[in-house]
Amino acid sequence: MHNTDKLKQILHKENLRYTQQRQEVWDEICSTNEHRDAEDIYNSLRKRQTNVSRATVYRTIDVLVKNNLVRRLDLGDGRSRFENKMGIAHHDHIVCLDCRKIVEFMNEEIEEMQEQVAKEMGFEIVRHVHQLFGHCLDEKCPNK
Amino acid sequence: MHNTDKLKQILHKENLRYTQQRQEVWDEICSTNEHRDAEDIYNSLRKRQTNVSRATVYRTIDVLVKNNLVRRLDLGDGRSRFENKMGIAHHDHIVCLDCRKIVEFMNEEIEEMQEQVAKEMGFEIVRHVHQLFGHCLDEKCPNK
DNA sequence: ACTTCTTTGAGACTCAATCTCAATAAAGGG
DNA sequence: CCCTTTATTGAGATTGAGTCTCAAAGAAGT
Repeated sequence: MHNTDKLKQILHKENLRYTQQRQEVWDEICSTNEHRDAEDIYNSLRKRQTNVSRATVYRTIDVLVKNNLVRRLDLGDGRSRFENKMGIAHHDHIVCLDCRKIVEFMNEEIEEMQEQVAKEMGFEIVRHVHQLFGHCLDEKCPNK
Repeated sequence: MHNTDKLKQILHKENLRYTQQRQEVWDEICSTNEHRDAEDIYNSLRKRQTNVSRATVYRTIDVLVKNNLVRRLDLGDGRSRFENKMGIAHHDHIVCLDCRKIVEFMNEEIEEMQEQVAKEMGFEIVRHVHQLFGHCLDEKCPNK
């Protein structure tokens, strides 16, 4: 499904109106696979002469997150990062403490163990956060 | 090692002075195994006539966290929680989205898989965050 | 085109956490 | 014990991400 159609679909479902600003925010988020915060997205929009207010950027992201088009990432530094989630397989993240590089990983066994643990503890998991923080062994990374 | 001695030890190591306020904050954190935020700790101190300022509570917690006496927990709701870590084995957390109950878990296999994943991706892990969010099956919990 | 109801933008506001700086208190020496 | 040096404390100001307000603008149906 095309980006625009998907957006229209969820806005309709939520009884919200299709607007130019919402489309712009969604386009901007779809334009890369980086993990950007709201301010980054706001600035990228301004840079290409597309003036959408900060408030609208935040409000639109909330709708997109709620409807699973976008994933909110909390790396513990006080700002939420966002990534396009359309057609993207589930994954978790490893973050380099030196160069702030973010790498994605996915391990089926861990996912299963996790379910197993929850079951043992009497929980039904809705979502999880699994992040590894450390030092990457990349040559170009500082502290090498 | 007694709480007071341990505190004196790390303060000495960090070239910081041993003060009544720092002792009070550390005592307060040691007094329960709950997962409290800075404001809770501040209020508990006031309730027992121990006036330590908010700034000092935050500053002291930072020292304790840095020296592994206390663990900072970020559950994604904008406030850090803290738990006494002295002599406490490593564990991660499951949070009930209904009653906000926090339960601890530890699974050696997941810990190992995690290391394995990091190795494959070319990282040396320093720390990790692993949190499960869902619904507990407790009778007393709302939404049952 | 008209009406209704939602959305937008600018800036005020919130809230956890940090910073500022004058007053206070450790720690070590004499 | 007092003195000096240097760190710490507290009150309140500040920061910064995110949310809220409300008048003006815009979508969608008729």
